[in-house]
Amino acid sequence: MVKKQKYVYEWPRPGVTVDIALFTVAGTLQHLRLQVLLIERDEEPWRGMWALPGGFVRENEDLEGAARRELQEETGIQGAWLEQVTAVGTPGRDTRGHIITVVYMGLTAGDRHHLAPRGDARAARWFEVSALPKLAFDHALLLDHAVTHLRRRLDEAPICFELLPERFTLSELQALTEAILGRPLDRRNFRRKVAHLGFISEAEGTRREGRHRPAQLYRFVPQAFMEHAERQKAVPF
Amino acid sequence: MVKKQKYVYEWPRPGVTVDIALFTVAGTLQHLRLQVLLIERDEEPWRGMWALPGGFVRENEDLEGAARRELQEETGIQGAWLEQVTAVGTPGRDTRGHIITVVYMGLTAGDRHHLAPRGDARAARWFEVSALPKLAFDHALLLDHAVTHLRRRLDEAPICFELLPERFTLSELQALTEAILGRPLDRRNFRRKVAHLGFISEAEGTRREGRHRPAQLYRFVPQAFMEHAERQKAVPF
DNA sequence: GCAAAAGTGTTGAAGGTACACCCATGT
DNA sequence: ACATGGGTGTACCTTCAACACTTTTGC
Repeated sequence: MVKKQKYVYEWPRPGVTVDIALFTVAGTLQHLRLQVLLIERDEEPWRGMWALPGGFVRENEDLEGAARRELQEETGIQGAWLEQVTAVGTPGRDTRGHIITVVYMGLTAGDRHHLAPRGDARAARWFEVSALPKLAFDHALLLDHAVTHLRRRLDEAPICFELLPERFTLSELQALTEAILGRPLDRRNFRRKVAHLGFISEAEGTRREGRHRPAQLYRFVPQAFMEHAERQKAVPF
Repeated sequence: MVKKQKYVYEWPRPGVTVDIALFTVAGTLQHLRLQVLLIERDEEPWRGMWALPGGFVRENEDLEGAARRELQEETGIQGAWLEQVTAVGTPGRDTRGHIITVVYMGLTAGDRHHLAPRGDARAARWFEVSALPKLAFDHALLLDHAVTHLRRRLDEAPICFELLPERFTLSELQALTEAILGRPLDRRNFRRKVAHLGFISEAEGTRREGRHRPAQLYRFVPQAFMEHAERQKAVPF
C-alpha cells in the first residue's frame, strides 16, 4: 500500500476581482434612458477616474457573493439581480500586476436606493450609457460585454421586473424594455409576446395616471419565470 | 498639487485555474458518439481519479493561452478551437484552498492527435459523454456546463468544422451534428439550413465510399462564418 | 368634444418541421 | 436487379413584423 503523503504545492497567484455593471433606467415613461452605476476611484491606480464598482475576491468567498459585497460596500446598493457575464484576464489590463476579473451584470431600480459611496469609492453616480466618461482600466470593454449580454437576455424575455414596482402596467414594462434595448417595440406584438410567455398575471386594480384611460395592473409571477428558465436547458445524455 | 504617491496594497490571492472540456466525436458515420478528453491525475489531491485537463494560470498569462498550454502539456493536443464557458469559484470546490476556475470548451478531431500525457497527467483518454467515470473535484458540474454551452452554440450553427477533414460531405457534417446534439436531424432540412447559412461552399471532387452514389465534397468558408458571427452582435449606443 | 394613453386583430414573410421518392454506384 | 447511401421539393405550422382604429378617462 502506498502511504498517503502530505503534499506541498505552491501555485502562482494572480489577483482575482469582480466588476459589476449595474444598470437602471431613468427618466419619464416617454423618455427613459439606460444608465449604469459608476464610482469615482479614491485609490491608485486610476485615482479620480470613473470605473465599474468592484474589487478583490476575498478568501473563501463565492464569486457572486463578492460581487454583491463590493456593490454594497462601494455604493450602498443591496439586493440587485445579478448574472455572470464573462471572465477577462488579458495580461497588462491592470497596472498592479496580473489581475483576472469576473464581470457581473445586474439590474435594479435606481431610485429605490440612495447611493452611499464608501471605501474605494469617492463618489457613486448613475451615468447614461450613451454619455459615459472615460473609464479606468479596461472597464469600457467590460461594460461593452455587459451591455451585449443584457440585451441578448432581454431579447429573449423581459427580465426587467427588478426595475418595476410590485404592480405595474404593460406600458411601463414596454417602456423599460425599449430603453434597455435602445429601440422601439410594437405595442401589440410586445403585449402578445409577454402574455404568451406567462411570466405575468393580472393584478387587482388599475392605475389612473392622467386625463386618460386607466391601465390594468400586472404582477410578475416568479414561479412561471423559473419554469421557463428550466425549459431552456438542454437534455442530459 | 498632490504629489503622486507610491502605494502598496496587498490583496487576497485565491488560486486561478483553467479547466478544458475538449470534445470529439468517434465511431462510424452511422454510429458516432460524443466524447470528452479526460486525464488521470498523477498528483494529489484526487490522485488516480479522472478529471478535466487544466491547471493553474501562470503569471501574466492570458486565460485562453493558459487553457491551450495546459491542454498541450497534459495531453499533447494543440490547435483546438476553444470558447470560454463560465467561471466557477464556489468555496470548498477544491480541497487545496480557495481556487477559482475558468472553464473552456473546445472541439477537435480526436484522431488527428495522439495523446501524450505528461506532467500532472498519468494518462489521457477519450470517454463517451454518456459513460463517464466519477470525476475529481466538481468537474462533473463543469462538464455539464460545457455540454450545455456546446449544444446551445451548435443549435445556432454547425460549428463543428474542426472535426472534419478539409473537404467533407454533408452527410458527415450532419452525422457529427447529430452526435453532439444527441438527436437525429432531418436530412433535407439540415442541408437547406447549412446552405442558407453560407458557411460552406462546394469543393472540387466527390467521395466514393461504398457501392452507392458518390457524395459531393464541401469546404468550410471561414470568412463567411466570421461575417455571420459579426452580425450576431448587438448595436452599440 | 378633445387630448392622451390604453387596449385590441389581421395579414404577410420567414423559418422550422414533417414527410417520400428518384439517383448513382458497386456487387 | 438490388442494396446502399446521396440528393431533392412541398405543405403545414409557428413565429415575428408591420400596420390603424376604438375605448376610457380628465379637462
